[in-house]
Amino acid sequence: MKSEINVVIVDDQNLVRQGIIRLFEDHPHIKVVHEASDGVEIINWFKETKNKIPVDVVLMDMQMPNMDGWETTEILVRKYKQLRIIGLSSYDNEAFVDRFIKNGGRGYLLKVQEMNEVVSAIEQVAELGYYVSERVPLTKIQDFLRKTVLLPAFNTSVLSDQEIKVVQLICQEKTSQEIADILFVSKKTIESHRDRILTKINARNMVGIALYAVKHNLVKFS
Amino acid sequence: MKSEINVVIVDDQNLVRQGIIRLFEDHPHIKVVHEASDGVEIINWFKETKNKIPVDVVLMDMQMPNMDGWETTEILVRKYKQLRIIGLSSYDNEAFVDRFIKNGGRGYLLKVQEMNEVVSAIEQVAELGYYVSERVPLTKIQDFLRKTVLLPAFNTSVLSDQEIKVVQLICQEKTSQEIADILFVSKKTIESHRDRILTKINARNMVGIALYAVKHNLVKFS
DNA sequence: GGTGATTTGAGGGTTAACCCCTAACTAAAT
DNA sequence: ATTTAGTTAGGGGTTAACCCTCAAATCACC
Repeated sequence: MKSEINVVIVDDQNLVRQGIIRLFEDHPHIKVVHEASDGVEIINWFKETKNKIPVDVVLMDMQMPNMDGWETTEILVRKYKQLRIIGLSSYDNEAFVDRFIKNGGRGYLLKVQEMNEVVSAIEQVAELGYYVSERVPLTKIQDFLRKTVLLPAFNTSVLSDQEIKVVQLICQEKTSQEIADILFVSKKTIESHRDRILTKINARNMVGIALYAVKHNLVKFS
Repeated sequence: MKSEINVVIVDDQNLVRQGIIRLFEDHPHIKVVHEASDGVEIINWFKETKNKIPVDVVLMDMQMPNMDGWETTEILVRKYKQLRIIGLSSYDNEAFVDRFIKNGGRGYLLKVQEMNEVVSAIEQVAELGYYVSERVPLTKIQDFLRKTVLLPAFNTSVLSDQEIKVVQLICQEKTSQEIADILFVSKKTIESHRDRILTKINARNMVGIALYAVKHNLVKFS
């Protein structure tokens, strides 16, 4: 007989959240102890309950308003290091998975997957501490899990931190001069960065950079 | 007592689809007669069954691989004019709603909504033929429903057709000269269009145009 | 039939983007 | 210990983007 697992679900979409909770009825050893509809809500709930209610696994949607799944995971894991969070998303974008694992996530599920896969993931994360889906680019994640155990910092994007900053400012329709002023460096430095970014992502101009930023979730959308 | 409504659900995300089906158990007058995971699948199902199975309402996800909800709706409505399709999406983007209604959709629901709202929508669409959610920009849709009955064609975006073409080519990292060559007009014309677009959408440069295009679904993503 | 939006196109100007090059310093990887 | 990647920065050049004005033809709307 399987031991009981206490699960918290975070998803802003009521339909999806309620549906998943209902589907858990077929798996009585998984107990949904709490549900929340965004990052801020779940962080506050953890603060309030302070380990009064045991939580084994958090099932967290990535795309949420106010505070998204990545940010929320980062904050929760920093505060509750033992917490095991499984990411849930519509997209199997590599950059999404990478960033989530980097932020402390233990597994990544897609909404196209079947309920029994979700249950396996939860069981595996509760038992072993991590879960790797077969639907998600494998080698990358396993590399990640290995390296995140061994190494503290690790770069996920082909772009460096500084380059990402430049990309984000470009997406705010800033000129090179303005970006230079914001980052306290020379305009020539920003131009170097821009040229380097264009080469790296194989783009022709700022439009290519902007669309790359969207594709790789480097900019937020309303 | 409520009369029975036959519903088909189209959503590529198994978790979401199964969850919603389960939630319908609380509403026994709604009978899920079929489920499909993408546009091609549901179109084939309709071809095969050819009115053998009665369908009152289709609940269709917008974001799907292979063939998305918009395209699928357009094709189904053209073939089965009496078909009442409710759109289901994560996004309350005006352009999304507009395009869906324009393609023949009868109502638009968000995944953040509660199950009882979904049920009301289905009931209303089955009875009256359309449903307008209070969570969705109202006036626009009602305008639309009114005008799509009266008028054949209708412009949805603030941008004109030609301007949208220019935007899409800009998003392919084309220069004004290249766009001019593609559209067989003068470079000066494209510059006029570009300047006009910048003013209309209140952007500073091409990056603003690119991000506007993404936000308003004028460009497709992998 | 006039009004407004669209499409087309031109003249002429400024500047930022784009495209080369080099180069020094740093930090991390092998 | 040497290579590789990143950050910094400059020199110098070309061109596309950006910004202004003007204007004619077309089209839909009232």
